[in-house]
Amino acid sequence: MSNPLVRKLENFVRLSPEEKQALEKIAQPTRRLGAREDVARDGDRLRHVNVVLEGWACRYKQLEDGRRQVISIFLPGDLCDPHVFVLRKTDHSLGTLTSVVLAEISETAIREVALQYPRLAEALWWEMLVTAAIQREWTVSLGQRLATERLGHLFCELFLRLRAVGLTSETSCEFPITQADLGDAMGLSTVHINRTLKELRAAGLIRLRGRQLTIPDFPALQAASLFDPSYLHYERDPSVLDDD
Amino acid sequence: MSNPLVRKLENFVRLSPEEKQALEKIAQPTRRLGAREDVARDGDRLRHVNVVLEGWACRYKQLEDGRRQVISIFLPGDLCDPHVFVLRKTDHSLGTLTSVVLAEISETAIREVALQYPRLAEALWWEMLVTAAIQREWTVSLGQRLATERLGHLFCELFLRLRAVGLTSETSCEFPITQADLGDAMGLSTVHINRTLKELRAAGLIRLRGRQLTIPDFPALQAASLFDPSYLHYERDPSVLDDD
DNA sequence: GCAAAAAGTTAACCTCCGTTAGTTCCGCAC
DNA sequence: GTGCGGAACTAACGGAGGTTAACTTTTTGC
Repeated sequence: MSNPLVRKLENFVRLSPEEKQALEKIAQPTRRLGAREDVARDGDRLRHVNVVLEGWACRYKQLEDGRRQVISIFLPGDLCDPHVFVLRKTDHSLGTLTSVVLAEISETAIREVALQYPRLAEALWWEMLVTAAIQREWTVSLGQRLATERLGHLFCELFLRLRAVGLTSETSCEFPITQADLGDAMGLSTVHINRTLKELRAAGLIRLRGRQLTIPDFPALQAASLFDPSYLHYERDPSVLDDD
Repeated sequence: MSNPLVRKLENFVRLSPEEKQALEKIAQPTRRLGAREDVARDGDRLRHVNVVLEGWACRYKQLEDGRRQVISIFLPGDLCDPHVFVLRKTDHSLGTLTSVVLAEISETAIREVALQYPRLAEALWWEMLVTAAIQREWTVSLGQRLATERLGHLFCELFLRLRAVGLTSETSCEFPITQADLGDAMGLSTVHINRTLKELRAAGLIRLRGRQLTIPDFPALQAASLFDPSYLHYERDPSVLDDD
């Protein structure tokens, strides 16, 4: 299967064979990690951009007293550290949720590709801005949505993001993370995550067993979670002719 | 007093007189709004970057049923919409909290300045990345911090951000927003904001009366709120010689 | 294939925060 | 000064979600 970064960016701009090739060349697997390992720690100086090729990772922050917040979830095709170029130290940690394969791209490699292929530069901008939009939507979820809405909203988001890189079937996808991690991401206790999952299952909105999530009726879950996908900005630029 | 955008960026890079002049030239006041007005609405197509010159503004999102989340607070010197260049529609609204003076900068003006002055381009990158870091920290606050910590943390953040543009005295600053807006930003009800303010006042951590906030003992408030300012990335680049 | 560890599940109790419904205070217009 | 409207403040009650402490199921290691 082709490179998930290529598949992801093609949701925004149409890429030529050379552009795809250039991207694939710099996004080759360079590092493999097990589940629950740290890629980088709060305060580290970063040397390259990490791209997830396989598995799930996350940004997180740990408070002095141990409380942990998962700030973002990274799926195959996601760039983890676009800030590497300007800021000297990270202000958060980067860890794996499952076992993960990463591409570590150097600053110069990214700069060169962006200079040579302006459309790739634009696509990378898009990726960065969508990441920011997702972060804003998480702010809304944590601030306003109830537990059921919050979880349902996350399922909708992750399903669409996985679909964008070809990792879903019609109604289901892998869902390999623990309820404890879900809790850290949603600002809820594990116990309450469990209660809420039970409720969503009872309402027939999801099935979740053994790392497999099924959303039998997406519009229903969407309505129950007040999910509006426009923040994902997945519509392809209409000014780019689509001729395959 | 000089331009707040210039003052803000100088917290990161040292700017030459020409660089300052170029920045000031494109960040001139072009629009004045009253309190509680919308600058742009969810779904709008944006044509320029808005920079706050005076007053406080915010990003917010309103759910179908009326619940409102303030996603970011913008102070003088802040850029509101760096995404204008790539994404076609906003996914959130932009509104004023107080009366506001804006500079509306066109895409081309920003591009030209960034091309001509690489150090300004870098400074604008920094500003964008710090904005993202602030967003991540809000995620942590909403997900993990209790009401007192959450409010205290916000006070610490806003005080430092205002100080970076010269809008504080030794221990106090203007604080012109209502408890209702504070609630929408912190994901708390107005009633609970009020209760929590009472508690912070009783603990001697803040004074807040008539749009004026005083933090008599910053380290004390910082400790009580688990506030670590490193995410604001305010240390100036040491590779840039500082010779005034 | 078995033991051990990790993850999922549930119940009882408690607390932080929301809701409702007020009252009080303050700024402003006239 | 008086009257008005918005913001600040308070009390009583209720509910969403946290905590503790189990028990069960699944996964992992050897």
